[in-house]
Amino acid sequence: AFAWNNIIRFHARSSSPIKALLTFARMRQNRVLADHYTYPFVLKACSVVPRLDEGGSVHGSALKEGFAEDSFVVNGLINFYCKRGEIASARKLFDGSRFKDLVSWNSLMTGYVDRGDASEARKLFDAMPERDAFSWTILIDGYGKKAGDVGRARELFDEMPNKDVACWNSMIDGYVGGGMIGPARQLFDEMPQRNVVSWSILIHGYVRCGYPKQALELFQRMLVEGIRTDQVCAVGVISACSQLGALDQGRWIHSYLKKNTGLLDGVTETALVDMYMRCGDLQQARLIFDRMPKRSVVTWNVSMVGLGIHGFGAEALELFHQMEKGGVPMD
RNA sequence: GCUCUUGCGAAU
Repeated sequence: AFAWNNIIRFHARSSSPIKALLTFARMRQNRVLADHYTYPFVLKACSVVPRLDEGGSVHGSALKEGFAEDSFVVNGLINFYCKRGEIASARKLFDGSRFKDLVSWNSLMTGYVDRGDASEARKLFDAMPERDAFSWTILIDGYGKKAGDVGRARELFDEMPNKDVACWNSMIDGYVGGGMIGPARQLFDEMPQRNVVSWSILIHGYVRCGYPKQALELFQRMLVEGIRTDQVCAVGVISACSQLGALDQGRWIHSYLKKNTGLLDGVTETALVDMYMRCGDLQQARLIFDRMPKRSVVTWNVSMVGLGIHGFGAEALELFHQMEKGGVPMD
């Protein structure tokens, strides 16, 4: 089962998680018994593909094979139902389980938080026998970013005993979500440790609040401090460049992404197309667009809007027809 | 034995 698990895990995290399910099916055809590593991977694949309806039968076979008492499998199931919005099913599993651990509580809390129900999450938080940093951060994020109640989020944040980076990040992002870039910055300056997520949150915050110059300054400081950029951070920087019309800085980050393998993906390339369009370098935008292996509906949109901005209505329409002809993967 | 489920940031 070990080899099968690894293949399933690989596919579950890949861009085509359906292959995880196909592998799972082949595993069963070969009469290989699943173990308690297998199901969490399969369930993860089921939850990232919302269209897929295999979850129910996976649930059934997990029970049939005697995993009803296995916390990894049960927690995987709770998480699966939460992710597809079936909170009642998740709750039923949770209530019926005799082996609730921290992960079970945290998973269900996340389910409520994701649907904006911070008060139900709070009930769980108050009722749970012990809490870890995850529990606190889930609820801070639930009150702050997800429900827009930054005051409650801050109360929790101040109460929290051993603050880790993620909870600081959540709190900062709560302020950013409420458009409060000042308090966000203050907290950012106060925090003892920052990771690339912290920087990204604030960079995106400045961009969203219309301060692209501050975003770029922050990015410069980040590089000076030796933090490596990732895709999410890069997208913030690219957005700042397109807001500013800063073609030179945009080109710089583009070449940086090319030099570092693994940083160019569909999202960053789309952001680059958008940036080059808005900065007026239509050739470069076109070049990236043509070379992209997969174009999402957003890629097509930014290209058409970009052409429109520069008065190429006919070309935009032509692009629209191309898109219709080729078909776009829905997400 | 190796594989371990839950929390924070992205493009129109």
